[in-house]
Amino acid sequence: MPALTTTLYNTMTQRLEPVDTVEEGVVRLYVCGVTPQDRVHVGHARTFTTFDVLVRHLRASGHRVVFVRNVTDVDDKILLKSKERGEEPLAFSARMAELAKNDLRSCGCANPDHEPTVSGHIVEIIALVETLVAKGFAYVVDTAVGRDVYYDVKSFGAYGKLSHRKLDEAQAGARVAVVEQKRDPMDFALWKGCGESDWGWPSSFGKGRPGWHIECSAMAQKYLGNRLDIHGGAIDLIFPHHENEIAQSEAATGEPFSSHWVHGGFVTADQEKMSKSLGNFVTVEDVLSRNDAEAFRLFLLGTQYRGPLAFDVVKDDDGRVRFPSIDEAEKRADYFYTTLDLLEGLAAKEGAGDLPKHAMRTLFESTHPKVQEALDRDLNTPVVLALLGDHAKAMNELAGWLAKPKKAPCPEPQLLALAKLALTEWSACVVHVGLFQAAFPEYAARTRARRLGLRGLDEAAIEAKVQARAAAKTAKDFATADVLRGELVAAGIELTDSPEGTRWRVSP
RNA sequence: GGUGAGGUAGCCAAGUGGUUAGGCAACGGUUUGCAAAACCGUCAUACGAGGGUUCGAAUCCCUUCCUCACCUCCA
Repeated sequence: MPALTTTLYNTMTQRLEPVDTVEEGVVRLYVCGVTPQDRVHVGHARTFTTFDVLVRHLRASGHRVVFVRNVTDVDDKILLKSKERGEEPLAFSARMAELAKNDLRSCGCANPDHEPTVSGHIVEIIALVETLVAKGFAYVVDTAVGRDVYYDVKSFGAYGKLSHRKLDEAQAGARVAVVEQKRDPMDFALWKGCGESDWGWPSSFGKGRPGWHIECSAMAQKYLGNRLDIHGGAIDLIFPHHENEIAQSEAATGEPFSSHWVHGGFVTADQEKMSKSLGNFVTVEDVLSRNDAEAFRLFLLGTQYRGPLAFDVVKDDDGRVRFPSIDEAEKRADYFYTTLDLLEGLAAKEGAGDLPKHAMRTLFESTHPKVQEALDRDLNTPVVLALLGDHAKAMNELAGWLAKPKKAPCPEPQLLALAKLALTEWSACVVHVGLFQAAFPEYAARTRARRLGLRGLDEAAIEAKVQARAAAKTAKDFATADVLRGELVAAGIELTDSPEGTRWRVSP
């Protein structure tokens, strides 16, 4: 088992700290997942992609990771929305959860090891609430419809340690819902009683539903034990959600809940946080209808996970929506894929020799350690992209040498050895970040189809025009060839002539 | 009011006190029938402002201006 060298910013201590594990050789990670009430948006995608990179990086570095990402399928908003649609709440949330899973998979995020739901863990939740009441950290309150259980924040001395706020200060400007029977305005519901005909589950407190927060404490404990190594989510969860989880879990077990707290920054649109409540969100479905998943991931990883990420939306004159920054990333994805395809084709040739002593070899050999180092330093993905860029640049130079061996600094067998090295090292790097999961032919086919569709172009018609231009070119009728090329370029088709013939692709 | 995160060249974005981050755009060059792609170069002695510490500060300290977020549901 290799040494764990990853450091991450810890919200609790407000410092960069090495990841440490309770049990040698296993990283236990819990990430707060979605409340399936609507489609997954770019903000969600960013957060879950961040943790997907963390998991992939740890695993690629030789560590075992147990990754839990929950689904909060019991929630007041779900009840409300399902009512509007005349659907059973759990049927509605199950349907939305399935869409969310698919959206995240489409973003290249690997499935977690466990994806527990609230509805599947009511028993554990009730038991935890009962423990908290028994230990004196929670109290029961009678209401008009049933019995609520509240967490008594004053009973937990460390309350506020994650968000670094003191109870009295937080209260000063707080806009918390006033419930008469609460002992403290900051007390929060563990269990919310409901009427017999309402959506809920029986418990020793009567029929009701779990409050927000308690489900994560219960499910984390069930799948990962009392002590987690890393708990993650976006920064808006620091307070109250994660603060409350700590209060519940630590009060119940008497053990520290999680060693590391990792929080991702927001995606903003027009300088504002993208969120459901503001209604300024763009769904993953929207993004992937316009751009490729690889481009989207490249865009997301272009900024370190803790900083804000601006998401631009532009409306063309014809009313078509575009995402300029993702279009830019898609051009970059094209570059990487084209480079890889080119070198793979050239490297397939037999006759590789020994590796030469050349600066390019040093570069190819240094990329992977540097990628490892960059990710170890708080998941510095922008640096990883820069490293991949340097690697790709060298691959292109090498491809040039293979195409014209006379201009190369070393003989062909050595060039072939370099090419194989470059490709092996590349593969070793990209598994850390989950980029370029699709093979080139798949990427090329799906981006071509999508771009043709978006531009309203017909593939056969373009192919015919490309052939017509090639024929004119062969006949040295460059005037005709250039007119045809002009028309194609105007339509968004890029042509690449080579000794092997002409290739074309649609611009992103 | 309390608590955080930021302000880096036209735009995006790294930066671990001390030799080039990187990308996009633009403009040159190599290459090409001409292009495109690719590669090389220029833009780039940039770090919100003002002080201070230091041989040396984007980085550490102080003051100040601006932006965003959390303190209500949020990834």
